[in-house]
Amino acid sequence: MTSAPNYDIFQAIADPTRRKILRLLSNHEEMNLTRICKHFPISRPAVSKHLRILIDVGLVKEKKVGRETRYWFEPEPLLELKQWLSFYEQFWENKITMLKRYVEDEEINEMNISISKHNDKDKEWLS
Amino acid sequence: MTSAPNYDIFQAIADPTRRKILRLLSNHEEMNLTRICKHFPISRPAVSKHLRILIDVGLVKEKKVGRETRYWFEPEPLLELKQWLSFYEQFWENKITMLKRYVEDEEINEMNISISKHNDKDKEWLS
DNA sequence: ACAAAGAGAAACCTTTCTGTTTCATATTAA
DNA sequence: TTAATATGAAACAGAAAGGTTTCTCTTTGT
Repeated sequence: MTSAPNYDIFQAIADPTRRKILRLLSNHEEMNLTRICKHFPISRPAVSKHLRILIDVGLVKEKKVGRETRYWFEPEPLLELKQWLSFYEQFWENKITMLKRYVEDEEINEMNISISKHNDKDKEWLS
Repeated sequence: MTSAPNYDIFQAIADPTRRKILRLLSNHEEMNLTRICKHFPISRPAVSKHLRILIDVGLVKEKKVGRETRYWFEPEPLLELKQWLSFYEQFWENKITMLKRYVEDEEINEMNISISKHNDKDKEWLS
């Protein structure tokens, strides 16, 4: 229900503790806070906050069951990461493609130089 | 030459500016700082620091050419990310597998409970 | 009815990020 | 040799991250 922070997937998986939580949850249908905490040397509220962030980006879902809260892993948001990564697959998969880009770049470089003199606002920003 | 910080891939790509730099470099054989800066609304030293972090994790390489420094993209470290992601592919690729894990989890849960009573130190920590 | 268990919220503290401005240094063009 | 260009380094500042302790609230077991 807290909405302010607004993390993204990249930030969410940047922390090793959160990655560990994901791995843990992905191997257990669902777990409550106390059980998750058994796997970490940090305090319960600390783990709770990490979970909150993971929930924020949709990687974890929660539901109340009596006095406890059950958490489970939701893989779907990782597709965004996969998609981001897929762009770079061309670079390992075939060096030919990479080489091709490099050759084309010669022309692109020239274009940028001439364009930027008159239009220095190709500062797309973001992504 | 600065070695202290020691970032990892996950942190390196967590920042949107750094992701943008990667995209930029991957489309240009090599670029110097000034040219890279044209694409961002932040100061040169700020961009320089981002580059330093990317270099730290091996995603960017640099070389001095006269008075300027040329930077280029190095895709190899992204394989670690790909590998990390590959673990989770089972969850989207076939829901049957996911369902299978969930069913097996019933037993796993029981095991954990009985084991944790006597051996509460399955706190692997990390990864 | 009450103590114990399971969690979330709040307040607070440190360290790390991200960015800035200013200064210094090495090349290069006139 | 001098001014301009390209960058790195240092010192600083504000905000965000990650953690802690304490308090409160709800649910459950006796």
